[in-house]
Amino acid sequence: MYQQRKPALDARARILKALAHPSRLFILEVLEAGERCVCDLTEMIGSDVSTVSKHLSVLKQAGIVADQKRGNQVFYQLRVPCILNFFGCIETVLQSQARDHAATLSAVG
Amino acid sequence: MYQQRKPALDARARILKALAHPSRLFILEVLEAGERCVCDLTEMIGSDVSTVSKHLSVLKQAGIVADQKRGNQVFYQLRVPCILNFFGCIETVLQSQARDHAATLSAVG
DNA sequence: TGCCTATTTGGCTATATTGCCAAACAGGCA
DNA sequence: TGCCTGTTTGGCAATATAGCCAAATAGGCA
Repeated sequence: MYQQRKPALDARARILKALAHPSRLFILEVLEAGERCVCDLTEMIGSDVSTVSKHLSVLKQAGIVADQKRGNQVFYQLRVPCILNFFGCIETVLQSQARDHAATLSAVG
Repeated sequence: MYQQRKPALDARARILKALAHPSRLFILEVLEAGERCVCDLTEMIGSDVSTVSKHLSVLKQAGIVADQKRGNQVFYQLRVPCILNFFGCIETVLQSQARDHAATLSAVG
């Protein structure tokens, strides 16, 4: 049962893992508005360039962004914009958590 | 820029991390059809019960599933079914990867 | 109470991820 | 060529994750 589904689920999990980091989510939000060079993203995020470069390579490996070298800069762009639709549902989860939290507080208080 | 968005992005990343494991994705697929006890899920997955229990607790912590004790069994159910809509887009990513891979092979061959 | 089943928790090891620094690499330009 | 800027890669330490076993906990029932 599980073994049969495992290859497909592994593939999905790999994509989700690539998404599951705040800096990488931020990169996606920025790229939604258009391509950016590594230097721009680095400045916006405020980590070391090498760190940002590694985050970008994770997203690229996962097939979520594509890179293009122009001059001595590398520009990244979203390959799969639908990724961002995703987050409607995630917000649902977060809101229901917030409700629960509020309920817990009022039950305790 | 990033610092301002960080709390929201952390929250999203937390949810995505909870999803990013093949056994946990499998659990969600099974629960889509209705609630299940830990013992059922354990048998389907084929790992140690303690491992499955820990996966369930990750999903519960993230607010994605809810548990309910009845007798000496614990039943888990999906709290946020929209999570599953998610995967349409992920499949898009995977398909575009498959296309790239095929293109690479034919370019090489 | 005592035993059985179902589940969770603690502890451990192996592995993966993150982020920094330093070094390597690549393109542009004098 | 030599230098500067932008980017990636290697290496390391800190932290997190995964999975197993063993032990603790909880409910049902004799």
